[in-house]
Amino acid sequence: MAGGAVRTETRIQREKRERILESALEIFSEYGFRGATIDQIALASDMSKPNLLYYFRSKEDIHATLLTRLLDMWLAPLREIRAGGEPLEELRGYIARKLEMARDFPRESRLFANEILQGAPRIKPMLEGELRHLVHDKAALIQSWIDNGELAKTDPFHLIFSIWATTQHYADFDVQVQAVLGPEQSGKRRFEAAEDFLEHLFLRSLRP
Amino acid sequence: MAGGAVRTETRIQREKRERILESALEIFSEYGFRGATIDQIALASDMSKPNLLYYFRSKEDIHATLLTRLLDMWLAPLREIRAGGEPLEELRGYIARKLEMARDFPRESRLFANEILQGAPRIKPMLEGELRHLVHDKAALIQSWIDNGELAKTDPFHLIFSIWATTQHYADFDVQVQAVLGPEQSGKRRFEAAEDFLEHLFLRSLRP
DNA sequence: GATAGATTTTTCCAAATAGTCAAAAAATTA
DNA sequence: TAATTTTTTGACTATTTGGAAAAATCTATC
Repeated sequence: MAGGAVRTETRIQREKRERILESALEIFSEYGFRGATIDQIALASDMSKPNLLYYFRSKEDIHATLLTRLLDMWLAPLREIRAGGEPLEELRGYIARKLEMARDFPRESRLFANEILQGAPRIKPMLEGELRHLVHDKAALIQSWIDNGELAKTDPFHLIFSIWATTQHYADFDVQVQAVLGPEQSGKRRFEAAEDFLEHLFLRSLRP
Repeated sequence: MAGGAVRTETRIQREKRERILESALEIFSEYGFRGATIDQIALASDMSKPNLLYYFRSKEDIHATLLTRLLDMWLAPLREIRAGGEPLEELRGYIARKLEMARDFPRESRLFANEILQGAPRIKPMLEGELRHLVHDKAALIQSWIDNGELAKTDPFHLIFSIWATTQHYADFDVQVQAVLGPEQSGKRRFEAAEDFLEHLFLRSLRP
Protein backbone atom coordinates (compact mmCIF):
# COMPACT_ATOMS: atom_id res chain seq x y z
CA MET A 1 0.00 0.00 0.00
CA ALA A 2 2.82 2.38 -0.87
CA GLY A 3 1.72 5.98 -0.69
CA GLY A 4 -1.59 4.75 0.61
CA ALA A 5 -3.92 6.29 3.11
CA VAL A 6 -2.46 7.30 6.46
CA ARG A 7 -4.58 5.54 9.02
CA THR A 8 -6.15 8.07 11.35
CA GLU A 9 -4.96 8.04 14.93
CA THR A 10 -7.04 5.99 17.31
CA ARG A 11 -8.29 7.37 20.61
CA ILE A 12 -5.79 5.31 22.56
CA GLN A 13 -2.96 6.56 20.40
CA ARG A 14 -3.96 10.14 20.93
CA GLU A 15 -4.27 9.73 24.68
CA LYS A 16 -1.07 7.80 25.20
CA ARG A 17 0.98 10.06 23.03
CA GLU A 18 -0.40 12.96 25.00
CA ARG A 19 0.45 11.29 28.27
CA ILE A 20 3.98 10.62 27.11
CA LEU A 21 4.49 14.19 25.96
CA GLU A 22 3.24 15.52 29.26
CA SER A 23 5.69 13.38 31.23
CA ALA A 24 8.49 14.07 28.80
CA LEU A 25 8.02 17.81 29.22
CA GLU A 26 8.35 17.35 32.95
CA ILE A 27 11.51 15.29 32.65
CA PHE A 28 13.24 17.08 29.78
CA SER A 29 12.64 20.50 31.29
CA GLU A 30 14.15 19.37 34.55
CA TYR A 31 17.13 17.39 33.33
CA GLY A 32 17.78 18.55 29.78
CA PHE A 33 17.84 16.25 26.77
CA ARG A 34 20.86 14.20 27.71
CA GLY A 35 20.08 14.22 31.38
CA ALA A 36 16.65 12.70 30.81
CA THR A 37 16.27 8.97 30.19
CA ILE A 38 13.55 7.10 28.37
CA ASP A 39 13.09 4.98 31.47
CA GLN A 40 12.31 8.05 33.54
CA ILE A 41 9.77 9.25 31.01
CA ALA A 42 8.23 5.80 30.74
CA LEU A 43 7.95 5.54 34.50
CA ALA A 44 6.35 8.96 34.73
CA SER A 45 3.94 7.96 31.97
CA ASP A 46 3.08 4.76 33.78
CA MET A 47 4.10 2.50 30.97
CA SER A 48 6.98 0.24 30.05
CA LYS A 49 9.83 1.52 27.97
CA PRO A 50 9.11 -0.67 24.95
CA ASN A 51 5.51 0.38 25.15
CA LEU A 52 6.52 4.00 25.10
CA LEU A 53 8.75 3.30 22.13
CA TYR A 54 5.74 1.91 20.34
CA TYR A 55 4.28 5.43 20.32
CA PHE A 56 7.48 7.32 19.63
CA ARG A 57 10.34 5.90 17.59
CA SER A 58 13.03 7.41 19.78
CA LYS A 59 13.94 9.82 22.52
CA GLU A 60 14.84 12.34 19.82
CA ASP A 61 11.39 11.95 18.37
CA ILE A 62 9.67 12.83 21.64
CA HIS A 63 11.93 15.79 22.16
CA ALA A 64 11.47 17.08 18.64
CA THR A 65 7.70 16.79 18.95
CA LEU A 66 7.75 18.82 22.16
CA LEU A 67 9.94 21.52 20.70
CA THR A 68 7.89 21.84 17.55
CA ARG A 69 4.68 22.23 19.51
CA LEU A 70 6.31 24.70 21.83
CA LEU A 71 7.62 27.05 19.22
CA ASP A 72 4.30 28.34 17.95
CA MET A 73 3.09 28.90 21.44
CA TRP A 74 6.32 30.61 22.31
CA LEU A 75 6.14 33.16 19.55
CA ALA A 76 2.44 33.88 19.87
CA PRO A 77 2.80 36.79 22.31
CA LEU A 78 5.17 38.58 19.96
CA ARG A 79 2.92 37.97 16.97
CA GLU A 80 0.06 39.61 18.81
CA ILE A 81 1.72 43.00 18.82
CA ARG A 82 -0.50 44.99 16.48
CA ALA A 83 0.59 47.79 14.19
CA GLY A 84 -2.77 49.47 14.72
CA GLY A 85 -2.59 49.60 18.51
CA GLU A 86 -1.34 52.26 20.86
CA PRO A 87 2.43 51.68 21.08
CA LEU A 88 2.90 51.81 24.84
CA GLU A 89 -0.17 49.72 25.37
CA GLU A 90 0.97 47.14 22.84
CA LEU A 91 4.31 46.78 24.55
CA ARG A 92 2.79 46.68 28.00
CA GLY A 93 0.55 43.89 26.79
CA TYR A 94 3.47 42.04 25.32
CA ILE A 95 5.40 42.16 28.58
CA ALA A 96 2.35 40.99 30.49
CA ARG A 97 1.74 38.10 28.10
CA LYS A 98 5.35 36.97 28.24
CA LEU A 99 5.35 37.09 32.01
CA GLU A 100 2.11 35.09 32.12
CA MET A 101 3.75 32.46 29.99
CA ALA A 102 6.69 32.26 32.35
CA ARG A 103 4.24 31.88 35.22
CA ASP A 104 1.88 29.39 33.60
CA PHE A 105 4.33 27.42 31.48
CA PRO A 106 7.63 27.33 33.32
CA ARG A 107 8.45 23.85 32.06
CA GLU A 108 8.10 24.98 28.49
CA SER A 109 10.31 27.94 29.23
CA ARG A 110 12.98 25.69 30.70
CA LEU A 111 12.78 23.24 27.83
CA PHE A 112 13.44 26.10 25.48
CA ALA A 113 16.19 27.55 27.66
CA ASN A 114 17.94 24.19 27.85
CA GLU A 115 17.89 23.93 24.09
CA ILE A 116 19.25 27.41 23.47
CA LEU A 117 21.85 27.12 26.20
CA GLN A 118 23.32 24.08 24.54
CA GLY A 119 23.65 25.86 21.23
CA ALA A 120 20.17 25.16 19.87
CA PRO A 121 21.33 22.06 17.97
CA ARG A 122 17.78 21.13 17.03
CA ILE A 123 16.14 24.49 16.37
CA LYS A 124 18.90 26.65 14.98
CA PRO A 125 17.28 26.71 11.53
CA MET A 126 14.03 27.90 13.03
CA LEU A 127 15.83 30.62 14.97
CA GLU A 128 17.55 31.84 11.86
CA GLY A 129 14.39 31.60 9.82
CA GLU A 130 11.02 32.08 11.41
CA LEU A 131 12.19 33.74 14.61
CA ARG A 132 14.60 36.08 12.94
CA HIS A 133 11.98 37.07 10.44
CA LEU A 134 9.30 37.71 13.03
CA VAL A 135 11.61 39.75 15.22
CA HIS A 136 12.78 41.87 12.30
CA ASP A 137 9.17 42.45 11.43
CA LYS A 138 8.21 43.64 14.89
CA ALA A 139 11.43 45.58 15.31
CA ALA A 140 10.54 47.51 12.19
CA LEU A 141 7.12 48.23 13.62
CA ILE A 142 8.64 49.50 16.86
CA GLN A 143 11.10 51.57 14.90
CA SER A 144 8.26 53.16 12.99
CA TRP A 145 6.61 54.12 16.27
CA ILE A 146 9.86 55.68 17.38
CA ASP A 147 10.18 57.57 14.11
CA ASN A 148 6.65 58.84 14.62
CA GLY A 149 7.60 60.14 18.02
CA GLU A 150 5.23 57.77 19.77
CA LEU A 151 8.04 56.04 21.63
CA ALA A 152 11.34 57.21 23.04
CA LYS A 153 14.41 56.48 20.97
CA THR A 154 15.69 53.01 21.70
CA ASP A 155 17.03 49.91 19.99
CA PRO A 156 14.05 47.70 19.15
CA PHE A 157 16.10 44.51 18.99
CA HIS A 158 17.67 44.92 22.39
CA LEU A 159 14.32 45.99 23.74
CA ILE A 160 12.86 42.68 22.64
CA PHE A 161 15.85 40.76 24.01
CA SER A 162 15.53 42.41 27.38
CA ILE A 163 11.83 41.64 27.55
CA TRP A 164 12.60 38.00 26.80
CA ALA A 165 15.40 37.94 29.33
CA THR A 166 13.54 39.53 32.21
CA THR A 167 10.29 37.64 31.84
CA GLN A 168 11.78 34.21 31.21
CA HIS A 169 14.15 34.72 34.10
CA TYR A 170 11.25 34.12 36.46
CA ALA A 171 10.70 30.67 35.01
CA ASP A 172 14.24 29.61 34.15
CA PHE A 173 15.96 30.90 37.26
CA ASP A 174 13.07 30.31 39.58
CA VAL A 175 15.16 28.40 42.12
CA GLN A 176 17.48 31.35 42.44
CA VAL A 177 14.68 33.87 42.69
CA GLN A 178 13.04 31.80 45.41
CA ALA A 179 16.31 31.30 47.23
CA VAL A 180 16.79 35.05 47.38
CA LEU A 181 13.23 36.10 48.17
CA GLY A 182 12.68 33.27 50.58
CA PRO A 183 10.01 30.60 50.41
CA GLU A 184 7.53 32.64 52.42
CA GLN A 185 6.73 34.79 49.42
CA SER A 186 4.13 32.95 47.33
CA GLY A 187 4.45 32.40 43.62
CA LYS A 188 1.49 34.65 43.00
CA ARG A 189 2.96 37.49 44.99
CA ARG A 190 6.30 37.11 43.24
CA PHE A 191 4.75 37.41 39.82
CA GLU A 192 2.63 40.38 40.77
CA ALA A 193 5.68 42.19 42.05
CA ALA A 194 7.58 41.23 38.91
CA GLU A 195 4.84 42.56 36.68
CA ASP A 196 4.69 45.86 38.53
CA PHE A 197 8.42 46.20 38.38
CA LEU A 198 8.78 45.31 34.71
CA GLU A 199 6.00 47.60 33.60
CA HIS A 200 7.60 50.50 35.38
CA LEU A 201 11.04 49.64 34.10
CA PHE A 202 10.06 49.38 30.46
CA LEU A 203 7.35 51.97 30.25
CA ARG A 204 9.41 54.68 31.90
CA SER A 205 12.17 54.14 29.42
CA LEU A 206 9.82 53.99 26.45
CA ARG A 207 7.64 57.01 27.03
CA PRO A 208 8.72 59.65 24.56
CA MET B 1 51.18 9.80 59.79
CA ALA B 2 47.58 10.43 60.70
CA GLY B 3 46.75 14.10 60.59
CA GLY B 4 50.23 14.66 59.25
CA ALA B 5 51.51 17.31 56.89
CA VAL B 6 49.56 17.81 53.67
CA ARG B 7 52.13 17.49 50.93
CA THR B 8 52.24 20.68 48.89
CA GLU B 9 51.07 20.48 45.32
CA THR B 10 53.76 19.89 42.77
CA ARG B 11 54.18 22.03 39.70
CA ILE B 12 52.87 19.26 37.50
CA GLN B 13 49.81 18.83 39.67
CA ARG B 14 49.00 22.48 39.55
CA GLU B 15 49.41 22.68 35.79
CA LYS B 16 47.49 19.54 34.98
CA ARG B 17 44.65 20.33 37.31
CA GLU B 18 44.44 23.72 35.68
CA ARG B 19 44.43 22.21 32.22
CA ILE B 20 41.65 19.84 33.19
CA LEU B 21 39.52 22.58 34.68
CA GLU B 22 39.93 24.69 31.58
CA SER B 23 38.76 21.88 29.32
CA ALA B 24 36.03 20.88 31.70
CA LEU B 25 34.65 24.41 31.70
CA GLU B 26 34.48 24.26 27.94
CA ILE B 27 32.69 20.94 27.90
CA PHE B 28 30.38 21.35 30.88
CA SER B 29 29.25 24.78 29.77
CA GLU B 30 28.40 23.46 26.35
CA TYR B 31 26.75 20.16 27.26
CA GLY B 32 25.72 20.47 30.89
CA PHE B 33 26.81 18.10 33.62
CA ARG B 34 25.12 14.96 32.36
CA GLY B 35 25.73 15.78 28.74
CA ALA B 36 29.47 16.01 29.25
CA THR B 37 31.59 12.88 29.46
CA ILE B 38 34.90 12.35 31.19
CA ASP B 39 36.27 11.05 27.91
CA GLN B 40 35.45 14.33 26.21
CA ILE B 41 37.15 16.29 28.95
CA ALA B 42 40.16 14.00 28.90
CA LEU B 43 40.45 14.32 25.14
CA ALA B 44 40.22 18.10 25.34
CA SER B 45 42.88 18.08 28.07
CA ASP B 46 45.13 15.91 25.97
CA MET B 47 45.38 13.14 28.48
CA SER B 48 43.98 9.70 29.07
CA LYS B 49 40.90 9.20 31.16
CA PRO B 50 42.64 7.30 33.96
CA ASN B 51 45.29 9.99 34.02
CA LEU B 52 42.63 12.65 34.41
CA LEU B 53 41.06 10.63 37.19
CA TYR B 54 44.38 10.63 38.93
CA TYR B 55 43.99 14.39 39.38
CA PHE B 56 40.28 14.45 40.16
CA ARG B 57 38.51 11.62 41.91
CA SER B 58 35.37 11.92 39.83
CA LYS B 59 33.37 13.89 37.32
CA GLU B 60 31.44 15.39 40.23
CA ASP B 61 34.68 16.52 41.76
CA ILE B 62 35.71 18.45 38.65
CA HIS B 63 32.31 20.03 38.36
CA ALA B 64 32.20 21.00 42.02
CA THR B 65 35.63 22.56 41.80
CA LEU B 66 34.56 24.64 38.83
CA LEU B 67 31.37 25.83 40.49
CA THR B 68 33.09 26.74 43.72
CA ARG B 69 35.69 28.79 41.92
CA LEU B 70 33.04 30.44 39.80
CA LEU B 71 30.84 31.59 42.62
CA ASP B 72 33.21 34.14 44.10
CA MET B 73 33.90 35.59 40.71
CA TRP B 74 30.23 35.66 39.94
CA LEU B 75 29.24 37.67 42.98
CA ALA B 76 32.17 40.08 42.83
CA PRO B 77 30.40 42.72 40.71
CA LEU B 78 27.53 42.91 43.18
CA ARG B 79 29.89 43.12 46.15
CA GLU B 80 31.58 46.10 44.56
CA ILE B 81 28.51 48.28 44.87
CA ARG B 82 29.58 50.81 47.48
CA ALA B 83 27.36 52.50 50.01
CA GLY B 84 29.51 55.62 49.78
CA GLY B 85 29.19 56.07 46.01
CA GLU B 86 26.77 58.04 43.92
CA PRO B 87 23.72 55.77 43.54
CA LEU B 88 23.13 56.08 39.80
CA GLU B 89 26.83 55.77 39.15
CA GLU B 90 27.12 52.69 41.35
CA LEU B 91 24.29 50.98 39.52
CA ARG B 92 25.59 52.00 36.11
CA GLY B 93 28.92 50.49 37.09
CA TYR B 94 27.25 47.32 38.26
CA ILE B 95 25.42 46.86 34.98
CA ALA B 96 28.60 47.50 33.05
CA ARG B 97 30.57 44.99 35.12
CA LYS B 98 27.93 42.31 34.76
CA LEU B 99 27.77 42.83 31.03
CA GLU B 100 31.55 42.62 30.80
CA MET B 101 31.43 39.31 32.58
CA ALA B 102 28.87 38.01 30.12
CA ARG B 103 31.13 39.15 27.31
CA ASP B 104 34.43 37.92 28.71
CA PHE B 105 33.27 34.80 30.55
CA PRO B 106 30.36 33.37 28.62
CA ARG B 107 31.33 29.80 29.48
CA GLU B 108 31.18 30.55 33.17
CA SER B 109 27.81 32.17 32.69
CA ARG B 110 26.49 29.10 30.90
CA LEU B 111 27.90 26.74 33.48
CA PHE B 112 26.03 28.68 36.11
CA ALA B 113 22.86 28.88 34.03
CA ASN B 114 22.91 25.14 33.43
CA GLU B 115 23.18 24.51 37.13
CA ILE B 116 20.34 26.84 38.08
CA LEU B 117 18.12 25.67 35.27
CA GLN B 118 18.31 22.13 36.56
CA GLY B 119 17.27 23.19 40.00
CA ALA B 120 20.71 24.06 41.40
CA PRO B 121 21.19 20.60 42.92
CA ARG B 122 24.77 21.36 43.84
CA ILE B 123 24.66 25.00 44.90
CA LYS B 124 21.24 25.45 46.43
CA PRO B 125 22.73 25.88 49.93
CA MET B 126 24.98 28.63 48.68
CA LEU B 127 22.05 30.36 46.97
CA GLU B 128 20.04 30.27 50.16
CA GLY B 129 22.99 31.34 52.25
CA GLU B 130 25.70 33.51 50.81
CA LEU B 131 23.80 34.76 47.77
CA ARG B 132 20.61 35.50 49.62
CA HIS B 133 22.52 37.33 52.29
CA LEU B 134 24.51 39.44 49.85
CA VAL B 135 21.44 40.36 47.84
CA HIS B 136 19.49 41.33 50.92
CA ASP B 137 22.41 43.47 51.95
CA LYS B 138 22.60 45.32 48.66
CA ALA B 139 18.84 45.55 48.35
CA ALA B 140 18.79 47.33 51.71
CA LEU B 141 21.41 49.73 50.44
CA ILE B 142 19.40 50.47 47.33
CA GLN B 143 16.30 50.90 49.43
CA SER B 144 18.11 53.43 51.58
CA TRP B 145 19.02 55.39 48.47
CA ILE B 146 15.37 55.35 47.45
CA ASP B 147 14.29 56.50 50.88
CA ASN B 148 16.79 59.35 50.63
CA GLY B 149 15.23 60.38 47.36
CA GLU B 150 18.41 59.63 45.44
CA LEU B 151 16.71 56.98 43.31
CA ALA B 152 13.19 56.61 41.96
CA LYS B 153 10.90 54.28 43.85
CA THR B 154 11.41 50.72 42.70
CA ASP B 155 11.73 47.18 44.02
CA PRO B 156 15.42 46.57 44.71
CA PHE B 157 15.14 42.79 44.45
CA HIS B 158 13.46 42.79 41.09
CA LEU B 159 15.88 45.44 39.96
CA ILE B 160 18.75 43.12 40.73
CA PHE B 161 16.99 40.18 39.08
CA SER B 162 16.41 42.14 35.92
CA ILE B 163 20.03 43.24 35.77
CA TRP B 164 21.09 39.63 36.09
CA ALA B 165 18.59 38.51 33.50
CA THR B 166 19.40 41.08 30.86
CA THR B 167 23.16 40.93 31.13
CA GLN B 168 23.49 37.17 31.34
CA HIS B 169 21.09 36.79 28.46
CA TYR B 170 23.86 37.90 26.11
CA ALA B 171 26.02 34.98 27.21
CA ASP B 172 23.43 32.29 27.84
CA PHE B 173 21.21 32.95 24.85
CA ASP B 174 23.98 34.04 22.55
CA VAL B 175 22.96 31.65 19.77
CA GLN B 176 19.52 33.17 19.71
CA VAL B 177 20.80 36.74 19.80
CA GLN B 178 23.13 35.98 16.94
CA ALA B 179 20.45 34.19 14.98
CA VAL B 180 18.24 37.26 15.21
CA LEU B 181 20.85 39.94 14.64
CA GLY B 182 22.64 38.00 11.96
CA PRO B 183 26.25 36.93 11.92
CA GLU B 184 27.41 40.10 10.21
CA GLN B 185 27.18 42.05 13.44
CA SER B 186 30.39 41.44 15.38
CA GLY B 187 30.47 40.40 19.00
CA LYS B 188 32.03 43.69 19.95
CA ARG B 189 29.34 45.70 18.24
CA ARG B 190 26.62 43.58 19.85
CA PHE B 191 27.93 44.22 23.32
CA GLU B 192 28.36 47.93 22.74
CA ALA B 193 24.77 48.20 21.59
CA ALA B 194 23.65 46.13 24.55
CA GLU B 195 25.48 48.34 26.99
CA ASP B 196 24.00 51.49 25.51
CA PHE B 197 20.56 50.02 25.60
CA LEU B 198 20.75 48.67 29.13
CA GLU B 199 22.16 51.87 30.57
CA HIS B 200 19.33 53.85 29.07
CA LEU B 201 16.75 51.32 30.15
CA PHE B 202 17.81 51.16 33.76
CA LEU B 203 18.99 54.69 34.33
CA ARG B 204 15.85 56.26 32.92
CA SER B 205 13.75 54.21 35.25
CA LEU B 206 15.98 54.87 38.26
CA ARG B 207 16.45 58.61 38.06
CA PRO B 208 14.31 60.15 40.77
C1' DG C 1 -16.99 -16.06 18.95
C1' DA C 2 -13.47 -16.12 15.18
C1' DT C 3 -10.22 -13.13 13.23
C1' DA C 4 -7.42 -9.24 11.94
C1' DG C 5 -5.22 -5.58 13.73
C1' DA C 6 -3.59 -2.87 17.60
C1' DT C 7 -1.25 -2.83 21.97
C1' DT C 8 1.68 -4.52 25.63
C1' DT C 9 5.10 -7.26 27.75
C1' DT C 10 9.25 -10.17 28.06
C1' DT C 11 13.63 -10.77 26.79
C1' DC C 12 17.41 -9.29 24.89
C1' DC C 13 21.54 -6.57 22.89
C1' DA C 14 25.19 -3.31 21.86
C1' DA C 15 27.13 0.97 22.84
C1' DA C 16 28.39 4.38 26.08
C1' DT C 17 30.13 5.65 30.27
C1' DA C 18 32.08 6.27 35.15
C1' DG C 19 35.42 4.48 37.47
C1' DT C 20 39.25 0.69 39.12
C1' DC C 21 43.74 -1.43 39.40
C1' DA C 22 48.19 -3.01 38.75
C1' DA C 23 52.13 -2.40 36.30
C1' DA C 24 55.21 0.57 33.55
C1' DA C 25 57.47 4.94 32.96
C1' DA C 26 59.12 9.24 34.45
C1' DA C 27 60.62 12.39 37.75
C1' DT C 28 62.57 13.53 42.17
C1' DT C 29 65.40 12.86 46.06
C1' DA C 30 68.99 10.87 48.77
C1' DT D 1 73.19 6.50 40.48
C1' DA D 2 70.15 4.02 43.42
C1' DA D 3 66.01 4.41 45.88
C1' DT D 4 61.72 6.42 46.20
C1' DT D 5 57.87 8.81 44.86
C1' DT D 6 54.88 10.63 41.37
C1' DT D 7 52.73 10.18 36.99
C1' DT D 8 50.95 7.66 33.08
C1' DT D 9 49.05 3.87 30.71
C1' DG D 10 46.50 -0.31 29.26
C1' DA D 11 43.33 -3.54 30.29
C1' DC D 12 39.30 -4.24 32.61
C1' DT D 13 34.55 -4.00 35.12
C1' DA D 14 29.95 -2.83 36.31
C1' DT D 15 26.17 -0.14 35.18
C1' DT D 16 23.25 2.59 32.58
C1' DT D 17 21.01 3.46 28.54
C1' DG D 18 18.65 3.58 23.89
C1' DG D 19 16.55 0.60 21.31
C1' DA D 20 15.05 -4.10 18.68
C1' DA D 21 12.42 -8.47 18.12
C1' DA D 22 9.06 -11.50 18.95
C1' DA D 23 5.69 -13.49 21.55
C1' DA D 24 1.53 -12.64 24.17
C1' DT D 25 -2.61 -10.18 25.01
C1' DC D 26 -6.23 -7.28 24.15
C1' DT D 27 -10.00 -5.00 21.21
C1' DA D 28 -13.14 -4.07 17.70
C1' DT D 29 -15.61 -5.94 13.97
C1' DC D 30 -17.79 -9.33 11.07
